[in-house]
Amino acid sequence: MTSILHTPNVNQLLAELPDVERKAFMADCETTELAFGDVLLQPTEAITHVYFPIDSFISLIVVIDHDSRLEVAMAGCEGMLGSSLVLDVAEAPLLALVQGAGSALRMSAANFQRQLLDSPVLHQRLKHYVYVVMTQLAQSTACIHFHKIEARLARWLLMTQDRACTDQLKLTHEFLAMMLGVRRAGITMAAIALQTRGLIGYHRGEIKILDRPGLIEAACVCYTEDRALYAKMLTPASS
Amino acid sequence: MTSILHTPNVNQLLAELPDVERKAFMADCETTELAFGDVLLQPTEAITHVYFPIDSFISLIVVIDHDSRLEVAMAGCEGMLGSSLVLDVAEAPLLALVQGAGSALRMSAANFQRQLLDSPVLHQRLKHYVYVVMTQLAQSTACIHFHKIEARLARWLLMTQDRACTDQLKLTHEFLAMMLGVRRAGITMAAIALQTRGLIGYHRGEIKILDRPGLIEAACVCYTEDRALYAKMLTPASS
DNA sequence: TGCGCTATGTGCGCTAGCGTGCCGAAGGGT
DNA sequence: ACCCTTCGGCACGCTAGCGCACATAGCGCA
Repeated sequence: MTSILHTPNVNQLLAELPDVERKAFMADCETTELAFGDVLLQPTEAITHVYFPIDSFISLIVVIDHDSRLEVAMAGCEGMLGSSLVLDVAEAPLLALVQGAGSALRMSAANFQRQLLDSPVLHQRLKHYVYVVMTQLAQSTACIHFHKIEARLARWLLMTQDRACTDQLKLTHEFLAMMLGVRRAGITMAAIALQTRGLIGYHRGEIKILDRPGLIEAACVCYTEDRALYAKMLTPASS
Repeated sequence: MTSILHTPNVNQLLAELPDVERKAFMADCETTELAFGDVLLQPTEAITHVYFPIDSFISLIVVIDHDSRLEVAMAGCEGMLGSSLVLDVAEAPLLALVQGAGSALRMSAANFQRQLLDSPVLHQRLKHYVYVVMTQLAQSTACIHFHKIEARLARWLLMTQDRACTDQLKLTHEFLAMMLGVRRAGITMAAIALQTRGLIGYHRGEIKILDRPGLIEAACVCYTEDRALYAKMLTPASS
């Protein structure tokens, strides 16, 4: 299993489209820069634009109340934000927070809906993407319930590395605690454990992945399963 | 908020279809009886039939390993089994277990896919249904993580009552423990608490809901929110 | 150079829930 | 009437993670 690290600088959902469809799609797109912390969608807010990250990535977060929030999905160069439009629903249930700064393609909701009608390959591919996200949501539910913080942290770091396309991540324990829905102290403990095992190194807001295979070992199988599902449904051969 | 209790004996997804579409749909359907404990789908298995419960209902369960399983969704007369076909995916990621015996409409996957093409209203409605399920999955993730067993149990009983269309449920603590992914002893404690408050009564495998409003109070908001979302997306006025 | 902010380390008492195992009670079958 | 299974109550010690609070240590900036 390799990381998504060395893929060309494109969005995977769009990369495999036939030339005609991709050209038509790009014509309606603009490139935009996303900054860390940007809120692209509030829960229940109407979707005005969809985003296809290139080297940025976005956290999708359930907000239960002010101090209970939990990241349930991520969208990076392998995914998109606004996929509920594929289901003809123009609102999103989750908070979308830019977690890795970078560029993304952006398109208005109206144009996107037109594209779905005009581009059968795209449409098919995005339906599969929605299926993948849905399945991952279900698996995550069990993962978050049964697995320990340390394994979840390892998984989260791997997922983030895949999307950030670098082994150097800018993250505080505080932020990680919010993503995983646990205490900061819990993250500190888990991070120390991973560091002691030589899997990561970190220092004041920067985490470096030192031993990716080891980290995969330390993570729950959920990481590997997620990857496998995505590959099965959205790799060239399969769509 | 009323329960789904007194709705006519039909599947809600199909009830609102225009006559032409419904007739065409019914022509490809058969009625079938589901027995408690039937496994309608194994994870990763190909979907051969879709089901629209009438007075039966089905639990959708994530299986992580032999002793870690967790119910993440339910399908009763408000829903269906096999909705991933709406996304052009002919397999399901979850274990589908009949949890309430009763009747359901059944259709082959091939016929169902044809119906989706022929019946735009149905198709639209089912896309919305998939959105609802997906959103509920995300909310459930947070619910299961943050909320206590007692509240989760209350929510689960309400959801089950809505689908079972009776206030008398046949359930053992053992079974509930499996659904919620906790110990039997944990269920016993929570059940005692709810009984002491006069909200439920139970006796050897039978649970009776005595005070529905009180139970809603005892449940986490997730119950109410789930209902609200479904109503918003799939009630006559909205589709 | 020193101030102050922010990130990390850590300790304390507490709770929810775990794994296990045992008991008694209720019912069904013969 | 009996046995035997199933179901529920409970108790034991244990762990993960909580809430809180405080101490330290890097780092930017004046």
